[in-house]
Amino acid sequence: MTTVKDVAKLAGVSTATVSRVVNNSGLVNKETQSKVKSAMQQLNYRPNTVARALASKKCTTLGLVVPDVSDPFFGQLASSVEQITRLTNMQLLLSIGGQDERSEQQAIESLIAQNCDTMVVHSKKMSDETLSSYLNELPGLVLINRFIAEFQSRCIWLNNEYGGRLAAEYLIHKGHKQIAIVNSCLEIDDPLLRKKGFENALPSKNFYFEATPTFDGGEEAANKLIEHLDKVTAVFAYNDAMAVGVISKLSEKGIRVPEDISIIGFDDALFARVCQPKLTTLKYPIDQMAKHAALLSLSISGSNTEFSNLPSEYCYQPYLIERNSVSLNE
Amino acid sequence: MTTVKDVAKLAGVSTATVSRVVNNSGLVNKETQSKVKSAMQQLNYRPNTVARALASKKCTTLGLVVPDVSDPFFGQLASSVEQITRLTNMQLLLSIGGQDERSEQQAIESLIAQNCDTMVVHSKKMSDETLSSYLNELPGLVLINRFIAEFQSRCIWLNNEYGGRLAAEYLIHKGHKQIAIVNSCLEIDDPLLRKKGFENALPSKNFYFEATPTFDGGEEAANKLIEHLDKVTAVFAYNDAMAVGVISKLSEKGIRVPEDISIIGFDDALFARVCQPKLTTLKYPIDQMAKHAALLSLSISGSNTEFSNLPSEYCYQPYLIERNSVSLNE
DNA sequence: AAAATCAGTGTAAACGCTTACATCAAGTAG
DNA sequence: CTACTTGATGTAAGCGTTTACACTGATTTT
Repeated sequence: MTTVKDVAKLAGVSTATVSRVVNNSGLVNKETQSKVKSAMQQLNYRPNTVARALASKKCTTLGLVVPDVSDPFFGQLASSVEQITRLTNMQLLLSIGGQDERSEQQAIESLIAQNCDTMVVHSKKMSDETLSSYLNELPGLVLINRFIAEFQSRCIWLNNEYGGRLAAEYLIHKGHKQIAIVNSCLEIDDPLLRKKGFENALPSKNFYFEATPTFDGGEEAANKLIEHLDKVTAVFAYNDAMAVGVISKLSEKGIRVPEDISIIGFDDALFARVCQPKLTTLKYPIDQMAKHAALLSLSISGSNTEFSNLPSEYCYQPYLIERNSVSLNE
Repeated sequence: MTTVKDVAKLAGVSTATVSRVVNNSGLVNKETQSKVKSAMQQLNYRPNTVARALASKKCTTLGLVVPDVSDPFFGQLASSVEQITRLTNMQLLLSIGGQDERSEQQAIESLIAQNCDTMVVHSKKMSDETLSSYLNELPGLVLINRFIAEFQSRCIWLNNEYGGRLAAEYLIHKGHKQIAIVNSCLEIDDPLLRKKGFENALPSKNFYFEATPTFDGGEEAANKLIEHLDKVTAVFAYNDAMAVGVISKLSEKGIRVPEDISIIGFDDALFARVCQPKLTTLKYPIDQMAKHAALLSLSISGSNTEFSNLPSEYCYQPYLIERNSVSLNE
């Protein structure tokens, strides 16, 4: 490994000068500069980011905590954050938070140990209290898909309630009145808020099912739903994975979407375009949100000066993507 | 930020002793030990991994290069690698290699700059030469989904040709003789090898279409396929995404799978279970492969001693997953 | 009783870099 | 001609750790 010293020796200057040309900070004569540069080339010198971070007390990594990268939703989120880190010459440190409070904490702790002072975290299991204490300790920590009033300016979140309302309004507009909600059974706010938004717009008694927010969960819910098919013309699914599960199970039983029953999803994930029929769904603009979160974190922790015109709105609105899974009900 | 010095002062010992208890290396009296530990607790001390790495010249990060984490295939790969890093108390550094040689190189370079001496890389665009020079420079670099004979013991790859053969044999077994291959148009070995394996087992003239290995590519290929439908009873798709694209387009046109035409995929990705009908496909055991690659890299670079019983086989075999997209052709 | 061993601890030099400060020559102002 | 700038560079002290080595006092060996 070649170090500043090697370069300095070859170029016949001090390490300080080498450092100056590497960072192009301070004044350095053109000639010296090119001497140093050619020395760097000859030796194939690569500044050691770790040492650099230690000495300058500036961190060059951005930490990301998500529950599971194998889930395409978080894959998309990670990918968006990575685009920002690449743009700003930072490195992405990925920590998986998993499904319980303890692992989420460990994920954050390991980022702290890495000296990471800018991070975006997606946490659903940690209590507001623990999370708040981290927010207090780490000024560069930004929350995504979560809202804590006290730290409003460091949260990027989705208006879930509005999403529920949009779904209801759309189904009403399409002439549906008897609707089943297929919701997530996870103990987080999102399903509750979506349900609330939905029911505010359509207060009649709806059928209600809960299951895990996955394809299998959708199939499971569909099994229960089947018994009430005569009383239901449409279903509002918690997310696209569940929606596709429902469709799949129904079509196994010979029930066609949207001819026999309509369905609307949430997320606009990969699934949505890939299934038959293509899914009408609510867009969760996670890519924009993730980029915003990353830039916000960078700008708070002072690592980014270039991209300072951030969106002023921290609460994102889902919007309708109309495809073929909802039909008109006369 | 509290440092060893703070802890040392509070505990009334030297920094060396603190370091010894943190790493529990060397001998230290039980009493001193507990004094130090309680000091650490009081101060909420967290060893700085960066400084640690610098001083000890041991690296605690594992670098991963993949083209795109938003693709669930690579999401799965990343997730598997992360499981290993968590098990071994390392951190995952994620670099996106994108779709061209230059970005792939930059991804590796940025990992080197991070002082990362153990890494697994998925590269399809870099030439054997550049890749070899990196392999020479970085003993801890392990290749996944690529084979370079000279560095055989640092490659984890899939037997694509065998996969092609399996597909052919299965379709033959199901009575199919007139088959279309819907292949990837990317200039990498994988599609060529799968085709070769397929054609070796089924040498009759097959229809052949190429497109991007995505859902859209599958739809595109299906459009061409439709004209030859009378001469084809089954299709072998390069991957599940394409397979689903084909199914989707065909079903739009009222052609049913597997009643009117059979289809077999590759990967056993998320899609495979989610589409209608569920896809018969060839399993790409990427999760095992990824874990193997990560452990291999760790054990080469000496960062892992615990998990040393690695599989001896570096070439993985795809295998058949039978679902409902292939019917018997009489 | 002197020598050797050993557990337990401290001292200080690294690791590869940044940066405040000092230095110095040359140019400019008075 | 002195005094002050200013551009260009070097010196050396850190950043938070680890670790080779040295030291001490106690216990064991001869």
